[in-house]
Amino acid sequence: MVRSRPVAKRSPRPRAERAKAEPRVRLDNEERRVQLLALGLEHFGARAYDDVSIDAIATAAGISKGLLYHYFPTKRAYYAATIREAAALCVACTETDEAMPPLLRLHAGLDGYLSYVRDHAKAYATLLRSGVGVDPEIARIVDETRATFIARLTAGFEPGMLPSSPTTTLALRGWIGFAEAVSLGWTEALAARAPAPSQAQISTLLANALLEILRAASV
Amino acid sequence: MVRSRPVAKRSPRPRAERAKAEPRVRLDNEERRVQLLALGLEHFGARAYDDVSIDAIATAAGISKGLLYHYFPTKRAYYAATIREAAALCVACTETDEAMPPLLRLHAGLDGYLSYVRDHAKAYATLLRSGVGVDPEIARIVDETRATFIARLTAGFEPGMLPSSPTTTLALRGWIGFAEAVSLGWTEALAARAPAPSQAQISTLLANALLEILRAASV
DNA sequence: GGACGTATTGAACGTCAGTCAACAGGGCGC
DNA sequence: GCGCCCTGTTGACTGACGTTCAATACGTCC
Repeated sequence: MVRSRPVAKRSPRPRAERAKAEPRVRLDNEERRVQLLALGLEHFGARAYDDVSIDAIATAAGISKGLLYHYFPTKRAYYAATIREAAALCVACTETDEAMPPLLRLHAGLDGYLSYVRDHAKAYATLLRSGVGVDPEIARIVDETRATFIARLTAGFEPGMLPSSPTTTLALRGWIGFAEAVSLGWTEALAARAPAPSQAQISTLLANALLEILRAASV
Repeated sequence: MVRSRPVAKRSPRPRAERAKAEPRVRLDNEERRVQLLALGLEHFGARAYDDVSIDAIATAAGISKGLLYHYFPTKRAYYAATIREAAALCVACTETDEAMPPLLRLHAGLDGYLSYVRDHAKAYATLLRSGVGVDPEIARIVDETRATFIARLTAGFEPGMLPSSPTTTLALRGWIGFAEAVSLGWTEALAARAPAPSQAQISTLLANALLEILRAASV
């Protein structure tokens, strides 16, 4: 949202005395950015968007509010950047060798995915649950991430093996939703120390479901 | 978020002249509530949560901001109420006769669901995309709605037919995600006038996928 | 060691969610 | 018809928060 655009002219004013101030820490541009993104993931994962104040982030980072705005133009952009970070890591974790045979590649990708989900459960939940709805930009990031996965899936199949009908497209999209819901439920079960299937079982379930869903979509 | 709790003591001040004011419209409590919920669904569906101001809602409703706070304690509660409204309608649309045989009942429920999705595409998208993450309360509403659907599904099966293992639980949850993703994609395709399967095709796809997924989860 | 570039600051500002005491219309008793 | 109460309704006020920008200080190169 474009909120205010105050054009007030401020007259220069004398600096306040920097009495018992802590030494100003000067970080490299990239270091600071990485620090802020990590902090963002932590905070936005724990609380809702509105409950995270820029002041809180700045205080946690040991910097002033103004500096945060030097790195990110708005709070939303900052939020979007943290989500983009989590999504990029997720995509990177599931990268597989293009030369592998399709089915092996699928299993390898799923294993990478589940490992990411297991090791970054908080970030994953944030990515899926806390993002969308705050901003169309966020929805776009999530959608693009899903599209990346779909593109990888379809790339693995030979032309002709996978009829590209509207139903198949929807079925693929649905399977992404299936995988996300299962993964989210899995991490929740793990976190709650409830009885949960092993990673290999989940991986098999997802792979089998994909094949069955595509078969169901073809008839 | 509990924000401010100002306890400022205000001295009574004279009322401003009510000059060219429009006649004050006095509505019944329930009427007003219904009006506000409908307005909320409309606004929150079109813009992000933060982009919808209480002032805008009040103006659209032709009332003062204060009155809105007479009906809903906070903006979030108001938002939650609109989401709850959409979810309740969705649950009601998919109600089926408990006496029907399971498979028929599944198809009837799916048809009701898809009809709801088709006729309330905007509200449905809002329910799924725009809600979660703003508040844990919202996430709870969505989760409870999903739990309701799962309970209905499992109620249809005879004991023994459906092994209640952790894997099966996850698979059911996954299928809900599958159905939501497919439905969302379907409405988007319809809205874009892109080639989209018929409602019957989607219904069949969802039903077949459920059976296959449960089979995949049992092995 | 001085000049310069850039990371950093903090006070001011506008907007908005939320509060509260006063107000008004209608129904009821008399 | 008159006053009284109940309840829907108002709008000015407040603190908090996102955002801006001129000023400032740290590090580095000559």
